Amino acid sequence: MAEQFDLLADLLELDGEEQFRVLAYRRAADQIRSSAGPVAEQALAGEAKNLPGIGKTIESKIVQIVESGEIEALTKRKERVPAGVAEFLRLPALGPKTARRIWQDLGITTMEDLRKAAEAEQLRSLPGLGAKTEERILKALEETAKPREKRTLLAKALPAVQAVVEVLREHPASNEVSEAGSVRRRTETVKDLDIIATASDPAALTEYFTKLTWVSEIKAHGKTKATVVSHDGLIFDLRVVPPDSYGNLLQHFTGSKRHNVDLRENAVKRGLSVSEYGIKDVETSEVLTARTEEELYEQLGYAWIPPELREGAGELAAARDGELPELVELGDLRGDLHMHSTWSNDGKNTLEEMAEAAKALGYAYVAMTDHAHYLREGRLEAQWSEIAELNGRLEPFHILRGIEVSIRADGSLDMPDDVLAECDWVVASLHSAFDKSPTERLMTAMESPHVDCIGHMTARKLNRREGADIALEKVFAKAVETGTFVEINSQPDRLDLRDTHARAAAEAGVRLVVNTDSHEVDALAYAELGIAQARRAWLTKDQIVNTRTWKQIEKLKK
DNA sequence: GCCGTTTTCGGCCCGACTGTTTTCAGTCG
Repeated sequence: MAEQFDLLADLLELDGEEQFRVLAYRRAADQIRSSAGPVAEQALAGEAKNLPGIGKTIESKIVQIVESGEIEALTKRKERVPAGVAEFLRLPALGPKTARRIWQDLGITTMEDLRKAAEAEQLRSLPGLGAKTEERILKALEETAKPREKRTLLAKALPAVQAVVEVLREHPASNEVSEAGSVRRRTETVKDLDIIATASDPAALTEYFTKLTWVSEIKAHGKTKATVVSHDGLIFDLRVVPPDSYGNLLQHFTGSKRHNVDLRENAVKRGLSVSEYGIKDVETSEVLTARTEEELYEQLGYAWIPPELREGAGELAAARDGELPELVELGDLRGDLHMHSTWSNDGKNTLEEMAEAAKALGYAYVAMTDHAHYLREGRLEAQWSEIAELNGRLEPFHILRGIEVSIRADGSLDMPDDVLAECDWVVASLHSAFDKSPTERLMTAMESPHVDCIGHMTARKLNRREGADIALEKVFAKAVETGTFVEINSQPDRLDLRDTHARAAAEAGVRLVVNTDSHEVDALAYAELGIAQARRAWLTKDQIVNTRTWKQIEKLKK
């Protein structure tokens, strides 16, 4: 559905339609993409128009998709605008206005003809286009021919940014240095890595940044701004700013775009113009700057908003009304309820090593949840003896007798009930046949009195595979009905449930668990990512099960 | 096409950069 609305927006734009209609369709596409709810069903029930950015017209177009497969206006518009022209928009630096003229004035409708025209220097016959534009288009065509670059996982980006921030802080010319952008908002993947700073000598700091040993390419280098690429392909942006408006700039460069647009639209209604330099009173032209973000938000009548919430999903209204949630923090976790040891073939550290590491992190308990299929023929009992022995030694730290069972294609679990009944903690997960009625299988698993928690629900792998097609609202309702917990899996390429899904789960009344699913000691630190995901889902300490003592959890279990 | 602490009509974020324009449009973030 989102793709249809995006395509419709592209075609309308190329056809010269009014830009705000185009924008409205793009906004609807974003809304549909990030929605955790069954948008099609909501549209059929006349309820989709309650979603922000979706009104009567777009709702009826969603119904058209459900009933006939395609938006009628899209079918019609495709007859007017050649498909190839819409592809032009994917080329960087080639926007709708230029693409339209290339199509209408030169009759070019395919990428191949575009390349030929650029090579034959025909594009410069259009007013406003010159040699540089042709050159740029040829370069863009080459770039798009290459395989699509993948987005960088937060787990890779976050330590990289933090390391650079540290290095810049140590430079004598720098004052304040901060991560910004999507990394600061802790989005699951990022495109580039943003850093902002104040400095006594901006040019010196920028220069230093471009000369760091790991820099393999300098993409841009000015007095206050530079973009470099690291040896491992990460793109870093540094922006050096005056200290008086540090708060304005940090806020601006943290984004998200949606958050900033919403913030500024609301300000405009009150006669204020917000930019990265300050808040300008439109009538008096007075400019108010802010040294901190707290000041800035206060000047606009909001409580400070944690970066993880800045996605234009209701945070401004909540901040205005004093209703922001008190977000869960890493330090709130008392234990980790999903991890593996060498008892699983894919585990890299022994049970003892995992337990010691978790204890060193300050946890009071862990559930050792090795895969059921490695624990047959007496191996589970053998593991339990080892756990008992370790528990005697590590007291008061406690290792729980856990297990991770797979939900088979028929919904059954790969360990008999009488064994599961002996476990302290059972995680049930989809590991295969993701396209075989995943919704029903999850719901069947939840019906089991022994299943405490569903692991990595959609089984997605970032940059590798989409999650299973699951009717989340049904599964969440079943989780509430049966008292089954649902995991936020902290593995860098899982982060499953994702932010919007976790938020919907909590709103439905589901209790969530933040687990690492560690297969080695170092992976226990991924809890930071899971907590970030939980924060992006607006979750409080109370909504996360493993912020409690094990004794309290035992009372909460089904 | 959406939406409402001025509004059911008339607005819709803001600035930097680039190339081509002799004063600004297009694109991007």
